[in-house]
Amino acid sequence: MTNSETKNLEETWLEQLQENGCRLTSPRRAIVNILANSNQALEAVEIFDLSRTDHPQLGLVTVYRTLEMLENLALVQRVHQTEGCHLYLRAPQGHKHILVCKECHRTDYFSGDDLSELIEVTSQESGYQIEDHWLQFIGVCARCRKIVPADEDAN
Amino acid sequence: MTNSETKNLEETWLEQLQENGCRLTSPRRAIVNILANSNQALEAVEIFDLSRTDHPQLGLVTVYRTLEMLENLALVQRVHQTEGCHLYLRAPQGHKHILVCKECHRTDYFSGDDLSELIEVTSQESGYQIEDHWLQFIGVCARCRKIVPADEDAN
DNA sequence: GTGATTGCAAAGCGTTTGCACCGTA
DNA sequence: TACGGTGCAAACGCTTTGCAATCAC
Repeated sequence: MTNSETKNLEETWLEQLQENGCRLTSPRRAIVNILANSNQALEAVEIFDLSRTDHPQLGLVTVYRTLEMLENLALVQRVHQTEGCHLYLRAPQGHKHILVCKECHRTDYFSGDDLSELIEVTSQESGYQIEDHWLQFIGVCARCRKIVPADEDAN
Repeated sequence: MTNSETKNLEETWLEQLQENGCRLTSPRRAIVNILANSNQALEAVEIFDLSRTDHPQLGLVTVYRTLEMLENLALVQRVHQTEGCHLYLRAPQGHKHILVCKECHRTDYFSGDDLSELIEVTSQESGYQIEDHWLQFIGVCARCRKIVPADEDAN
């Protein structure tokens, strides 16, 4: 993702917030800045810490409230982990399938598998009305395996 | 799953616990009884409540400690949810792909998709060393959609 | 100016830990 | 009998709520 695309993403989020009747405040701008520009799934506290660079008097409460808002607008999604609970990640645009690094929580997206037929068949066989699906791969990214320099492709 | 198969599952768990140096106590038997015989993903508190029928003086702490044990032995797995955190479910035997009911947390398994090729390709393209995968469908089961009687196929 | 938003403090909830008593092997 | 297991109480960490001060519109 290039810098200009990232910039647009951040601006898009702010516009979307405004369109939904939310005021653009300094704490919100700081949080959006962090989340829209990170390709890592982050804990609420991590978002808090990172956002305090822009807005030092930020409260953790505001982070939770803003996350809830962004999640409702589908700009942010939760990523679940094998251990512990969930992290927050900017929502993929059009993608559904994510790749999560166990160590640094970096995430990437992949495609290449169309599940619609499987969903159709499974739905008929099981009697479930399938409303959502997750396909998530868990592993260790190239950087954490030290096969690329630590500063390459920084987010 | 027939009753005799279920019975065997419960006995298998108890044997496995014993083989791993764990004592077979009354609280453990009660918890194993509930989990091995349920096809629902359950919260820790739900397991606690259900197990108290067999062993009324059970403490919630023991539930957590037993769950940790069963998880380590891969007899129980966590199921993640869109909202909130995780539930506990008897681990599927050989299956990997689960179907979870949003309403009652009943789970079933499905097959029909071999992800190994996709994992291979994704691994090469992304540089991730992929160690695990989740394919989870979320929907509403037949019973909750009221298209089968509530007492049919009870667990 | 007005009502949404903020941050503090405190409460809430699920989970873990310390410890003395108990029960399996 | 010995030591793993138990349950109570308390601590813990993450998240939510109440409220008065603040700030975007």
